[in-house]
Amino acid sequence: MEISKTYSPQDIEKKWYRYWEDAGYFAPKGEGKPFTILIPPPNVTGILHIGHVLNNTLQDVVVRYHRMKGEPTLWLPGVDHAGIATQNMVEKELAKEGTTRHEIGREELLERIWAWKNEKGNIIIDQLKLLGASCDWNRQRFTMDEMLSRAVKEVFVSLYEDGLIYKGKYIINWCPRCVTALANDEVEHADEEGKLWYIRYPYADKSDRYVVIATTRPETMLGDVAVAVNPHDSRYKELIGQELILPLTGRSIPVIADDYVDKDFGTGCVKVTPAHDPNDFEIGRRHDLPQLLVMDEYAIMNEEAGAEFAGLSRYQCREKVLELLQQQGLLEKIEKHEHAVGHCYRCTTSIEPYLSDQWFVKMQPLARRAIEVVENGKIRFQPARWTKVYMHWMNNIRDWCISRQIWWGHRIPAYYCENCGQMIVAKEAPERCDKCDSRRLRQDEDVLDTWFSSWLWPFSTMGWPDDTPDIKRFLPTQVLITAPEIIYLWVARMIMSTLHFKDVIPFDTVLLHGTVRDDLGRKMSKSLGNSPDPIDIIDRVGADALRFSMIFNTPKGADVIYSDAILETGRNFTNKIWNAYRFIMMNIEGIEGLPQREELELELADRWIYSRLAETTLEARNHYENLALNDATQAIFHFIWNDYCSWYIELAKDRLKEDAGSSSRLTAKYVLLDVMQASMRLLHPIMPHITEEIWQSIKELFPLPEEALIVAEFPEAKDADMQPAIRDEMALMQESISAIRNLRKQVNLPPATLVKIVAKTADDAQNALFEAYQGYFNRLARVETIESGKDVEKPKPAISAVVRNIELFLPLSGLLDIEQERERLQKQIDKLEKDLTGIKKKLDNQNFIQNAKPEVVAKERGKYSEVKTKLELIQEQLQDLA
RNA sequence: GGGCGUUUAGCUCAGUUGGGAGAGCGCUUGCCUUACAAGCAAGAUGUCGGGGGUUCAAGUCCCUCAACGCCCA
Repeated sequence: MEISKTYSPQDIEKKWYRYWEDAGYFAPKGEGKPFTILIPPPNVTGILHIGHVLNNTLQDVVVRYHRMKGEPTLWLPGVDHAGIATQNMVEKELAKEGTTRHEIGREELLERIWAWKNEKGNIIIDQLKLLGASCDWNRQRFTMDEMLSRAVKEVFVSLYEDGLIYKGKYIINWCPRCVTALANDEVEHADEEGKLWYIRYPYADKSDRYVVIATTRPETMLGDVAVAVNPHDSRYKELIGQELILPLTGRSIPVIADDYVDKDFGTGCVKVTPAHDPNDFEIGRRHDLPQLLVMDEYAIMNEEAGAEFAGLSRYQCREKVLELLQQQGLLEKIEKHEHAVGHCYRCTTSIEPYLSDQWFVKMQPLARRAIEVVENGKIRFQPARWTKVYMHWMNNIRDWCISRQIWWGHRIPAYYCENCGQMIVAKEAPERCDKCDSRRLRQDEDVLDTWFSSWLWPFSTMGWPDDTPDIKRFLPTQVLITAPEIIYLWVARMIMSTLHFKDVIPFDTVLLHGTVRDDLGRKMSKSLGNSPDPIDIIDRVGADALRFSMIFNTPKGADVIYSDAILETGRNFTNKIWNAYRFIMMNIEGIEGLPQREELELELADRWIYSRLAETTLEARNHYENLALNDATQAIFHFIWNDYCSWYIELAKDRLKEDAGSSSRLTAKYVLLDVMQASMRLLHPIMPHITEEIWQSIKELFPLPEEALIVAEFPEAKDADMQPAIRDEMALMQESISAIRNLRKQVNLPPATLVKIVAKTADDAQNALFEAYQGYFNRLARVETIESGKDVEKPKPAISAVVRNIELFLPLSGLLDIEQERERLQKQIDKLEKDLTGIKKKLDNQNFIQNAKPEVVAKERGKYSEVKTKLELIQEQLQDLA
């Protein structure tokens, strides 16, 4: 068989993905308690970015692990219609064609978006497949599917009937470019260098007196309905109740007192503009002030602003207002002022607080149980610190503005009678007004916030409101894996909705992972242009290498610093595995008269590698269970690379050369194959493709009961395989071999030169071990003969080393640089003496002897004699040099 | 303004009940040893951010200061 020297993942990854998908392995199989993960649905507009890679790799690893444990496993996939984002995208296309959504109208825009969705909406799904994601694609959902739309309407009507949805006037965050309301969470705040203008408002009594107010937004003064001061501000006591003249408008406005006013801000006098500032809105409510709207939805000044301002943008208006105030001598001074300004999370336009009719969900009644289930541990966050973040938000929850003034989304199921104004909320469009019987009904123009469909994800995807078999079987799900940014937007709301409508928790564990950042610590984002294209990476190194590298570098919940450099670890590892496999295939055509494992004649290396395999299996299992995926990765990586490749394979080489049919040869072949196939099981969740390829190939030589690795059993560690005594014997061999290699290096012996070694051992067991496994020294340290014994004569001249209580000598026939050797030994002596002093100090301390745990004291004593022995032996060697 | 997180080898980061400082990459030296140079072998490298405290014992617990980052208002 011809196997290439370097691993090329492209064909292999595609081949096995197709195989799994065609064979239906992604669907839940079997009986028992299922394991379910809900995908955080990516935007239908999306293309895969590095953050998706992290999120979906973590999910796939967990899903594959549980599938291998034999649980009926479901990873339920889907995409989100992403209201504003998607509409924006299509609107951009319209702009290129020189038209707008208002010109083509609602119907046509929706047709365009659906066409766009059908054409490009599956891109991200296809990309997830390239990553190896083992979702059950037959269950793929879309938030605007018939099934999910039905759930949305059902929920809206139900909440409305329960009084949990209401319509109200409210000051909301408004994006004048997207022409829509934004939820608080959709507004991004950034500190900006602005100005504070001090403006004089004259008294209405025609005296020359005036008060000075400070504002960051002079254009909104046109909507002022009052000036407010703090009631405890002694400077303005007599001002309260007075009337002022609002400059540029001539309107008369009152001075009121309100605790909200900060005495130290500006002059302590503030203008009150209820229709254009959220705090002023609250003040206005408390004082029953009118709400004077002076801008339209595009942030263009309207007639109420006055004829000379109408039609100006908010920025043009500001210029004009300032200019006129200046002319009239009413602008007292200007100061620099840094303040936070809100921006639209989509288009970064400055948001405008805006008064309008909106729909709201009352959140407090829903939050109560969602708090309980986290308090009593039914739902756990990992890492646990996110619990506090969740609780803080839930305990201060505000009503949720769910209406959006766009067209793409679930339209609000509210209808208005054109005749009598009656409002009807219903799942199906009513034919007649239930009050006046008119047929002239008009549906609410607004659509629902995108999150209003995704907060129903745990049950809407399973067919709710019908009581489907899937709901019975898979709800509640187990683990939700997502980013902490959407704890409020999504996670908390799913907990509330699922408790409210299904009376169960949606999942029991929430794993929050970090953000992917670049090497400067900046979040990877399209706008910064610092995000690599994952598909390009997959083309270069393969999905397995990418997955491995991400997880290897991602401790639970921590941010990942990504740079292309981390990919090397994964790529090199795939290549390492590939070559180990290649070596096996080059040497093993098959196993003649395949023995049972019990019949094998296992030698030290065999027993040792099985023992290490068992330890690694146990570790991997624990780490997978605890979602400590990077720990699992590290353990398996270390086992395959260091234990299996560097030691076991190297030691097996000589045995493979032995006569065909010899017991040692047969055993080595068996163990090579067996440990390899078991390693592939451990690694499969992380690197699914290469492991399947190798495992399937081994299956042709070696009996394996399952038909595919993806559904093969995840190994369990057997206690009997973990043999500390064997480990210790092998460790002594390894330490000795390394010491000899080190000696060789000291005198720069070429690799081809064979050496004779003399070992002065301390007991017979050591002699027996060295005797029995001379071959190990020969293969791994190029040792021709090793003469060992308790009373061997120390050769001279020689360089030497100490392993535990054994002295190793490499005799030198030629010249020995005595000075250099003396220096080397002295360095070791210095180090050991320092160690010994430290240990002695501890043991001489009565407090330590009395207070420390007995096993710690015993350990310290053992260490003392060990170090002391070694020290004495090296000192002896130093003397012998002279 | 409030909350959270981070600070360990040149870089990116592990380090779970306090008890001999680790990985990957990088670096030095020697090797094309027929599985792998994307490799092998041998090495060097840390006042565990500063200060204080608890303890026989602190990277690990407590207090404090500093720098950086994130979230919320």
